[in-house]
Amino acid sequence: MEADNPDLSTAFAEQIERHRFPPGYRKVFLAAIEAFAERGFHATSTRDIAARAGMSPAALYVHFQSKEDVLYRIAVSALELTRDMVLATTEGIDGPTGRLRATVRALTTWHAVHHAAATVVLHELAALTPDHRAEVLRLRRSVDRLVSGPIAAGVRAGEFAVADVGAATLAVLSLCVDTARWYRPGQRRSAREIAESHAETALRIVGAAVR
Amino acid sequence: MEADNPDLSTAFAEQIERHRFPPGYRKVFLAAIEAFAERGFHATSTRDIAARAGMSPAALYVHFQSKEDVLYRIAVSALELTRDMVLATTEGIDGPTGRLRATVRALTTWHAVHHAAATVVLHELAALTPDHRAEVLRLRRSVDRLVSGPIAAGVRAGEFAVADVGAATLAVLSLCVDTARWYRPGQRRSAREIAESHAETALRIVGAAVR
DNA sequence: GTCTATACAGGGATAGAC
DNA sequence: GTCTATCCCTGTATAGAC
Repeated sequence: MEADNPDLSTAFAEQIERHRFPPGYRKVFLAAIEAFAERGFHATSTRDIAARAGMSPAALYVHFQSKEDVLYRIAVSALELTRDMVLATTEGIDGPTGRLRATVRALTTWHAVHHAAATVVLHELAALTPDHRAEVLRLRRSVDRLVSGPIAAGVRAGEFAVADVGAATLAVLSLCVDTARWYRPGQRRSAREIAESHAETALRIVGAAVR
Repeated sequence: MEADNPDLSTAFAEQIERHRFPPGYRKVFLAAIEAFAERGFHATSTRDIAARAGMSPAALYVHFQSKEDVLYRIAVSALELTRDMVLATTEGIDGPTGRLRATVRALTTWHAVHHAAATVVLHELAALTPDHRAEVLRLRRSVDRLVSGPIAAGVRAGEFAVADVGAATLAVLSLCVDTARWYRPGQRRSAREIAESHAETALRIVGAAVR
């Protein structure tokens, strides 16, 4: 979870602290995120998670009901943090152009820095129980609305030239979330540079008048 | 694998026929793609694949060395078909704008119609042996070049306004491939409509002068 | 070339001591 | 609350008949 943006790279850990997880809990969380992202939920054994967290397999079951429960709690925490982080970052910014730019910047940075957690949220949810999956997908839609909101506002204000708000939202979201698929630390561009580039690209996608 | 574009929906099956796979082979292929995409490689058992293909688990091993071999051959076939399909579709089209439009249209349609196969190629490659993975990633880069080529040509010709060709390529590719994550048949827009929309969005991303 | 039956390994979850 | 030991199921792959 190391990264080139200290503020965001530590945010997930802070969120975990804030929820006052018991000792030993946090390292299980981080170990499982790494393992699920690298190898997938089903390829990851409870022994893998326990070993990475420096404990015995049985100790996991003191804090978690099952392996699925680990995935579920990771997904909920990650999405709640994503939502809260975007809300905090865009607070006080007026105007659709500024809000969209800030939102895309924040979402892209998050998906780069926390690409492991993002991969889990984007591609490992099939392993959840139906109830848990429905809840997590509701959370994911609340993140989607953070993008569709500014786009719709920009269309209403005449700042954006968009024929289909839903289509534009999906396009901008694809840009942000696919970052988690290809970004790795140490590549040509830093997470910050990519976020800046994505923000300008998003404004092109929505046909922003003012640049 | 049913879809709203008959030409592309049957293309993968035709490719398989063209390679003259033995009888029984093709249905294993299609069964495994569905299962890997729905549940992931590791969550899919050889019993699952065999059942979906209407045969015994042991019969799989007549045609495939291992479960990893099934994944490997699926990935190679799918990527070769993607590449050949784009090349065939854009053949004879002159000018970067027209070529990029046709390429994005073809790639988007493919990732919508064959979203199961695309998901496997995009997110299940970690289960491959290192040699197989390297070979498949080479194939994937050859598909990437089908996008970067027209963008670079458009910049040289003065048709596109792009500061960083690599960044623009990644953005356009994100648009195309992420379709496989969210598109499902029967949604509001057809694969054809999404492809058309993505083609125009791609031209916005590269700042195409002529529209 | 397909079947049934099975060898063998690995993993989820629990028991019970400390 | 953590450990070691273990139950028991599932899954890959193979053996051998037809």
